[in-house]
Amino acid sequence: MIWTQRIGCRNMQDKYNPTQIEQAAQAHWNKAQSFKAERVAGKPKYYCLSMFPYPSGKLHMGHVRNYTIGDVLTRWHKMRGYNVLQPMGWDAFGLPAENAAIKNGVPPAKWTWDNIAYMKKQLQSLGFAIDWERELATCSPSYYKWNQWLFLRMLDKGIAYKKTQVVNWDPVDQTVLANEQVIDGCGWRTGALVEKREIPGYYFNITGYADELLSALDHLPGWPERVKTMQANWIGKSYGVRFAFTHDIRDEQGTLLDDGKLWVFTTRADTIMGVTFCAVAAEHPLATLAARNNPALAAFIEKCKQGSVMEADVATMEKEGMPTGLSVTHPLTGEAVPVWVGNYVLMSYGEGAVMAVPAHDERDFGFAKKYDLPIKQVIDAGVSLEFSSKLAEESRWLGNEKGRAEIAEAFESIKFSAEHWDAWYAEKDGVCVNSGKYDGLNYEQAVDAIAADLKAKQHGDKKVQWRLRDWGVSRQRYWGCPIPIIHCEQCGDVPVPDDQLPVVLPEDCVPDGSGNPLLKRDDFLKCACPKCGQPARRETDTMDTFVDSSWYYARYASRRSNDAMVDDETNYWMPVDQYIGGIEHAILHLLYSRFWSKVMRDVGLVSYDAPRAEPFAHLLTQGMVLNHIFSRRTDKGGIEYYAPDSVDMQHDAQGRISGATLRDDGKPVDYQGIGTMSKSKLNGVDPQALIEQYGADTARFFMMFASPPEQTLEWSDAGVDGAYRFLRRVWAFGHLFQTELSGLIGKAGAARELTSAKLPSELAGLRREMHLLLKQANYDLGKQQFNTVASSCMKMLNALEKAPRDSALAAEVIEEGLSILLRVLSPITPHIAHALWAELNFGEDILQAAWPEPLEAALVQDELELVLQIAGKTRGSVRVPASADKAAIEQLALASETAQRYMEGKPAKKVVVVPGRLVNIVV
RNA sequence: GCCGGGGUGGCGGAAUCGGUAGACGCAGCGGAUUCAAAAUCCGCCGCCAGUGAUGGUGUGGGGGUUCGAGUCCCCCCCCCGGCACCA
Repeated sequence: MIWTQRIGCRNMQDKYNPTQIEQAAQAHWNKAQSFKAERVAGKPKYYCLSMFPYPSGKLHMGHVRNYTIGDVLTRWHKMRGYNVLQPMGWDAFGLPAENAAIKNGVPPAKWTWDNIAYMKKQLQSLGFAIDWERELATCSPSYYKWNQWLFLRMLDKGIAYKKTQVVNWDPVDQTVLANEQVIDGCGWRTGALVEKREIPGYYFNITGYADELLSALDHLPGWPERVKTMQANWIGKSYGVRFAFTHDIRDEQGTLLDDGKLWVFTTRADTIMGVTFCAVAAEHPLATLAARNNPALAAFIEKCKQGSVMEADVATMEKEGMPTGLSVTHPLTGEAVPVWVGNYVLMSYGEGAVMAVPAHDERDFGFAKKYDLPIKQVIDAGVSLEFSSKLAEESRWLGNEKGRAEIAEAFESIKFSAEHWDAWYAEKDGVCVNSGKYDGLNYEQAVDAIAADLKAKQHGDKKVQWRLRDWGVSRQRYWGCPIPIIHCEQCGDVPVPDDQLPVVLPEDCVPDGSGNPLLKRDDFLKCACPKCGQPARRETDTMDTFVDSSWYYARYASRRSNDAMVDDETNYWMPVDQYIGGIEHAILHLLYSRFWSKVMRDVGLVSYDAPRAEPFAHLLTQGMVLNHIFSRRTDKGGIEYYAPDSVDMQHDAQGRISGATLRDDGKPVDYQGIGTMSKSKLNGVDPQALIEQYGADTARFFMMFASPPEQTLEWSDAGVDGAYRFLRRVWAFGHLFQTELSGLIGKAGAARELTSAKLPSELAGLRREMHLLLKQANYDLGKQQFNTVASSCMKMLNALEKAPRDSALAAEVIEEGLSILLRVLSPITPHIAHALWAELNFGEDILQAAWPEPLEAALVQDELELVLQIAGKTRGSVRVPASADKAAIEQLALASETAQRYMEGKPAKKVVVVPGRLVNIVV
């Protein structure tokens, strides 16, 4: 029996008072330890994780949305019998704390801990079903100790290593950036132009895991396709051949450059016989050499280096180049091949040089046309896919002259031409021509043969090329996890022994913007070498904060492990069943976490999801929260923004926004449309004000109702009012039920069983509607489409409010319906559901109630209403007995008044009957 | 340029297998209640024509498949997100 019976009734307030009921519900959950997660046998586990926040000061709407989604899933699973874990913590290291310190003179530690305390209160006031006993902050030594510990294991295994490399230096933040932190040549955080610097630092060999990180994507059906695509593109695996053109190019001292080899990488080795020139990047040594005595070339190279790196520009950029005057020797033909500098060749990918085959590469083609270089066709894709499809398209014209002419024309249009470029020239399904001994070979055969020949001459071989680079983790910052290394003049770089971990970061430093304050802290800096005992110096670089967030999910899962990074409980909870966060982490954080999880596996720490050790089974990327943007041009030509609640909007007759004025001065402001809530545009809405005015349930309901989780969400004050209005009506209906209806129901505690058979049709209809809505809500929950779950709840209330209230039977049907509504509502608005469930005596705690499932008996009906279409147009409906078969339905439909009217005496050509749906009479 | 995701009323958004397009909400309009207002309740609400019954039309545009298309196929336009000039 899933239908909870009420036992008696208490007196309840007639007004919805969110503050009061929310505090009471939260107090109840605290006292009952409702969300404490323990290992439980015999129940499936459900680990629901939302990306932890950076403690920036206060919660923003994006957090509220993110955590409400997670909470709905958590509570829904809990009520369905899962053993759930929903933890929360703080991504607490990072630059904003240092910036705040520079500004206010407060130590980053104090600033961070104060923010955590405040934001924790905010989170608690939203009523999330979080197991707070598992809370962690990445800036606490008990957490980052294990960053250091695993770093040392990685050092042991060669996964972490030190090297000096040209790095991306952010001149504003005074720190090194990873390749992926450089966006369009600028720092991802500061937007400052990134410089190149040579600095020693520690790297993680993520490229050693590239293959696994790529192939395991195929085993993540619970991830959005686009995130997997983004990761695959980022890893960027390509198969090809790396080979060298030989040369005898020497510098002024007569030294042979690069051992006389110009290396290139190509995925189209089958076109090697079509090479008519080589192109090198502006930064390539050959280019540098050639430019020494060639001012024009030097100028061109300089121009290339400064050229735009914006993708949009780059993709449409004119291919430009300049000859170096140098030439190299083709390894197979022995021909001299001129070397050009090309602005479309990137030093950072492959060898920084390419073989150019203008006939079969669009960029090379454009380049060759522009500079009048030879174009040599070496692939014949004559009967290609392109051709077959054109032939198929045109084949119906075969047999007449026009048709033949069209086919001839089609054929002509796909013939290789040195005059214009066609995309299919680059197809791989042709065969080699004009290629000597390789003539007639297809792509694979040609690549194999050519690679073998190059290998025999020791001029090259097949190679897999990756775009992914190793992960540089050293940061010249204070507020981060210290890298556990000691520099000794005698012994070099010595790892800190395990028993001296953690290397604790002093918490009383106040950065002043002049570099890392640790450099001035002798108590931190000075130490004894663990090997020889002589005075030594501690490493002052700290780790990239992406390290902190790469394994917090595993730490939550092993709450009690003080003497290990994680314990066996991690294998119970992991992998995370549902991970929820912003799309902005699609590449970096998620890739690093996947890498880290595999490293933890290889160190023997974890064994979940063997053999792949993927940390996140399902991923939901929630959309951003948007709001209107208003601005004015200032006298100086800048832009000043105004908060949406400080302007009045005007609407035209159609209801569209036609203008807006600032309330302060009544003068117009520019409406900039809708965009992400941001501090700079002043269009953020403070969750705190919202909670104080309407309560957490209203905030949560609006967030869920306004749009599906993956889509953007447009803020709407009126929408919030609507959510509040709905909850007031829910409360009012609960009150009405208690005062007017509960008394009608038979004596307290008596077992009541509703069967559709004995219900009058109106009540049977209501009951059926409630169960149908429940069925819909359950289906939508499964799709994680919470906006329609919320509307189902609204429809349920609408139905209940319209129901007759004049009999014990009616009261019982309403009672059942209300019990369904409260339970479906409870994951979204847990406080009001909790309060009404207890007030109306459905039970002590709605969290303990079983999730409702629709009853088949309530869904059956005697008569169905089918849509009636005549000649494909909907003309009305026809009522038929539920038991009627197709033939009977057809008879009833044809005999119906509507059909008679619209058929106008014409005979039915055909009758389509879709049982349970419609009848279409074709005339 | 390439790869994703989209385009449905005044707005946010529904429509599960191809089966009554516009659920639910917001805004708007009309009414009830009220001394009045707020709150609440009732009704209307895609567009065009019509007093109305009703008819026509309608899911970015154009074709197609089908008894029937927002949904499937082809072509085109526009918007959003991502990116790799990746050899």
